[in-house]
Amino acid sequence: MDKTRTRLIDSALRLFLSHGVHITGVTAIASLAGVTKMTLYSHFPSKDSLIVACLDERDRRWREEVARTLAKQPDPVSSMLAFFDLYERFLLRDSGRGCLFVNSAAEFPQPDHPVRLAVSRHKQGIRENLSALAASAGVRDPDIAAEGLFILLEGSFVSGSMSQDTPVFDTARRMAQSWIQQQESQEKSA
Amino acid sequence: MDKTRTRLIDSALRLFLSHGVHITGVTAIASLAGVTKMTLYSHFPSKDSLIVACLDERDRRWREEVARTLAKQPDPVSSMLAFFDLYERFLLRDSGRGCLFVNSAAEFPQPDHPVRLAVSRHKQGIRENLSALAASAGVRDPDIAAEGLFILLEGSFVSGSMSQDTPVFDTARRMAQSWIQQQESQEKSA
DNA sequence: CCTCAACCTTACCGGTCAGTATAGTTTCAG
DNA sequence: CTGAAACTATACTGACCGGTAAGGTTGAGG
Repeated sequence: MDKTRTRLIDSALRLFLSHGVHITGVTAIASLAGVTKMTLYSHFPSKDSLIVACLDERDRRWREEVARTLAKQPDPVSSMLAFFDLYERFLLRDSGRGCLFVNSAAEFPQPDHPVRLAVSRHKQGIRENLSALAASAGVRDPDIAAEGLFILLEGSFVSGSMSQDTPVFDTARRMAQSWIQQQESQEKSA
Repeated sequence: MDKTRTRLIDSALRLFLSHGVHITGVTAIASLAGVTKMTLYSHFPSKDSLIVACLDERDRRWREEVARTLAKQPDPVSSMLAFFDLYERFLLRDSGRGCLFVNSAAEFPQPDHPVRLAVSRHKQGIRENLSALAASAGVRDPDIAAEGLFILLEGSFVSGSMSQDTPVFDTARRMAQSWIQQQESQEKSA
């Protein structure tokens, strides 16, 4: 139900990812969705609100995929490492166009802009997810552990979207492993 | 000499950083530089070439600052860690607007676009710099060591531009330290 | 003093943008 | 059968875009 709205969001997502947000016109989005601009504006009050809807939708799907993948992991440490497979898969799926959230943040510098808030929601969600996993793993400071993993994830994503030839995610995964080990041993020594 | 050209680049850099590349019009750039659009087009054949000139100039200044900072370091390991101070300083200087090169890459998806090539030159330069330092430090695989540091640098930059409140660079620095140690010990065991 | 180049002002070009107005058409449930 | 909702098509607004045309002003060096 509300298939047109979904088609509009899907079309917008594809264009935003492959060309950028500002450069993509509403007419192109509507046309790719097989509707007219008027229909688009009957579903969304403005282009900005469509952008936010796209980001929120992508965040929703991301969370679903995360939940699906983490359900298969035997323990918190495997779950944390599984994030690197998720990121790698996401990067490949969009043929190395980078993170839509980071790209959108680059195009909307004002920190209080609705688009930026949607980006923050997404990234904050990931951090909380990682932090909860680190807590279950029993590390001393889950927030710090999560921050380290987050840095590795963002770094490999950006780095991987810039030069596809090197095995960035393998390196990041190895660093994550030793980082988690280090955080766990700190917990033991306390 | 050629002061107008420099003023144009400086103005463009400021606007590109604070608002984005596509959203910034050539008229605004010329006006901020105190000249007219005609003068701008007498110095640069197109907006794209001005963008590339901005990126190259920023890369030049960055390399200068790197050289200045590295000259003060006693050994390769300190030099590698000094990159995190450099990145942190660069991020703060532009009030958390992120990396101009990453932002520009987000706005120019085509991999063979001159802007993208300028971005690649910059990032490649950093990687080579790190790799050379890792080699002087005597690690087994300097490229892998450099890649790890690069991931940490990019990750903390992106992460830091998104949420200013957490001490991202401190965490990244600690991770870098143990990563370097690990790479050094691998060299010994070989 | 004259020249020449860098700069200026003003106006324009064709194109695209987000968003709106108006009105006709399809669809489907009550 | 009716009527509302969702969609269509087309045309428009006002603004801005990158880039150009034509001609006037300034100032320093030979």
